[in-house]
Amino acid sequence: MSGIECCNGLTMAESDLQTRARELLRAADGRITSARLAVLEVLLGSAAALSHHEIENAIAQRGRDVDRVTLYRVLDWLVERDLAHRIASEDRIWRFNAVDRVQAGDHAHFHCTRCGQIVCLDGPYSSAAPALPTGYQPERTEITIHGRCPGCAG
Amino acid sequence: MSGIECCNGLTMAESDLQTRARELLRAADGRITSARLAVLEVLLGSAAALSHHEIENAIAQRGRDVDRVTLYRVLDWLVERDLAHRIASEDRIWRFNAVDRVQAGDHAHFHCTRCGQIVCLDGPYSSAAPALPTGYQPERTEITIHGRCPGCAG
DNA sequence: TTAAAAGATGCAATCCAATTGCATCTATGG
DNA sequence: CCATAGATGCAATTGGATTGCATCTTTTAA
Ligand SMILES: [Mn+2]
Ligand SMILES: [Mn+2]
Ligand SMILES: [Zn+2]
Ligand SMILES: [Zn+2]
Repeated sequence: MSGIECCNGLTMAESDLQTRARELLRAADGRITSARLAVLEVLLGSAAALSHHEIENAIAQRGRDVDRVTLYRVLDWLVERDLAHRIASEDRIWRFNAVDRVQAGDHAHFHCTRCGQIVCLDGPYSSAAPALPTGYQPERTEITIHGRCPGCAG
Repeated sequence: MSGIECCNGLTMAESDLQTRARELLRAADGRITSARLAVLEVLLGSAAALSHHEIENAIAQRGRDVDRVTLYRVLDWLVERDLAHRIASEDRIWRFNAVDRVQAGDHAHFHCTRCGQIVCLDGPYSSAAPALPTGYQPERTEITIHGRCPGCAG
């Protein structure tokens, strides 16, 4: 099976990724360019959040080419349009994934302390945080679980 | 009152900060240098976690001078020796505070979305995170509450 | 079908936090 | 006071990310 695992457990062939990417870009208002298509296809095809370099490599593997700066700008644009999701981590590298693959809105993340991989966790979460000092106004709680991913455990 | 608010609500004069910094350095095994004293004093005097630049400025204000690279190395050393605590955030800038001021071990953080300030939250916390996919082994949960600090609210 | 206009891209230069190499200096034990 | 392990200062460098600007492409409307 050469398909790529999707959020609903089904698989999505590469041609379907292309179709889906184009659909999503058409729905967003903005131009449908080859750079945006290439980047969004890569993101749609990955369960883990991808770094700039990982996306660049994935695009190259598919025989396409996107300038580094264009890639940064495409990613910014996708995030602005809520087509992608940007995650910060301790290694100071931004990682991105397609919003189409993850739960809408806030969600928790898992970070592998060995390989650095980050995945979004679907499902509800809550936290029992210590009481805030007087005057602090909470807006949003971020939860990251650090540990070992399946490939790095054992 | 010219003292600096400390974790227990009391105030600590600058001379006391110097004394405390020297005590802590003596307890750790390593040389007691003016750079380490200057940095640790600044960290002990701040409730908020401080960036490299903020520490540099605070040291300069006290009429002292520490080379940028030395400051990085002192901070690394303090973290290694568990005298300081390093926090990553979305702006890709490390922030530090004195371990002496915060709860030992894991604790939650508050991040102000307006001024960027980060403070450590004392007290127990727990999270109800979504179930992890098969094979993922959790080790530690990180919680950051984003919102407005007292100065930025209202 | 074509011509503008708005928008996207490529390239070079730049920014900025952080790191590294290396010569020099200094805190500490003897 | 000396010897030396260890710390520091300075210059150069790294690496992710950003900016300026000329050029190219997508889209819209004539
Ligand atoms: Mn996510
Ligand atoms: Mn903390
Ligand atoms: Zn891993
Ligand atoms: Zn604030």
